[in-house]
Amino acid sequence: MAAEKKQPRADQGVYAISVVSDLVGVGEQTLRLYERRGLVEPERTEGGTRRYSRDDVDRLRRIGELVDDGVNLAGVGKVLALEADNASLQQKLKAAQKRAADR
DNA sequence: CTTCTGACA
DNA sequence: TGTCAGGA
Repeated sequence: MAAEKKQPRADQGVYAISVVSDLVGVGEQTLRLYERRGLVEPERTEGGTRRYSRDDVDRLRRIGELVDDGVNLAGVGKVLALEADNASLQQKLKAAQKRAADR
């Protein structure tokens, strides 16, 4: 019959920790450490299983790139914070540009 | 699958 | 410091 999936129900782009570990090529325990460090915040299902969304997986892959570049977890967390702040600034900038263009 | 502790590079 | 490993 159809391939039975893991704990995650029929949702869109939701992966179990084992799948994410294979995707990012890192141990499962490491992914849990990343979450503990605040690098990623996956959702939890009723059973307590981590539900990594596609966005989370993409973020983990980016973390792997930074680590590969020689950035430690502390640095990665800082980069993530900077990127979040940068996104906020870009949003404001876009709104300001649109306002100026409209005027 | 989850969390914890231990050990190694 | 970060990752892997085994046990509960």
